[in-house]
Amino acid sequence: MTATAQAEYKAQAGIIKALAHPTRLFIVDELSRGERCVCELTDMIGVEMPTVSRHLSQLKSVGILEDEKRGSQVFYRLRVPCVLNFFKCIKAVQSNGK
Amino acid sequence: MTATAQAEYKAQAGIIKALAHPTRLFIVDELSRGERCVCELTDMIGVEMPTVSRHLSQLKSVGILEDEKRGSQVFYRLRVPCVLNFFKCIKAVQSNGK
DNA sequence: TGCACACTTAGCTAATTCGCTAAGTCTTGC
DNA sequence: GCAAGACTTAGCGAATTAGCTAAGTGTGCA
Repeated sequence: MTATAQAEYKAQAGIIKALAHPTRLFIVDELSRGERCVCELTDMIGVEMPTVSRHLSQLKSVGILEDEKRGSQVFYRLRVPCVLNFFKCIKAVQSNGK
Repeated sequence: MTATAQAEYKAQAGIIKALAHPTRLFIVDELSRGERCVCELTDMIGVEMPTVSRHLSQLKSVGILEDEKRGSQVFYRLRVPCVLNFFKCIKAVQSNGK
């Protein structure tokens, strides 16, 4: 494996790592049904707002989400919907493979 | 989020987490071109065989890979090819989103 | 039988991650 | 302007992860 290939896999892994957490998967799933503000997501998930905010910023920093501030609230939405395809493949892994 | 939904997201995250590492992504990519034994993969990747073996067993334990012992060698192959679609979506995230 | 090879398991340390609380920024309404 | 609300940033301890080396298991060949 060359150094550049290594760097490429590392960048790709960074994006996947952003998805590799139950709360962040929930967020992506929920945002597939439309934008949500941080407070709405915080209500749905059982953790403190700072924790939710950091999960959101992780997903945003790799380019999966985008945010928009309106008034005192910040709304997040999916920037790259194809990540939703992951759920289908995960189901295939969980069943018998395909 | 209900307790069962939470458990479901956790199980899904476990599968994604197995992919969230540069070496394991390389392995999946390489196995898309056919089965390989542990020693072949070890030669390609720049780490010790025990480390490669553990990466492989992680991917196997979540159901992404399967292995077959032939003689003194162990060959691994992709059990769920749809994980290869992840690479396409990652590229979309890296470019401008889609 | 015994040795070499292919691989896995175990045990260790260093580094990363996740949750929390506390504190800071910014907007809105009084 | 000030207080309250929405959010982010920072700093902490607990838990997980990734690499290594050493040791264990199993196969094949002399």
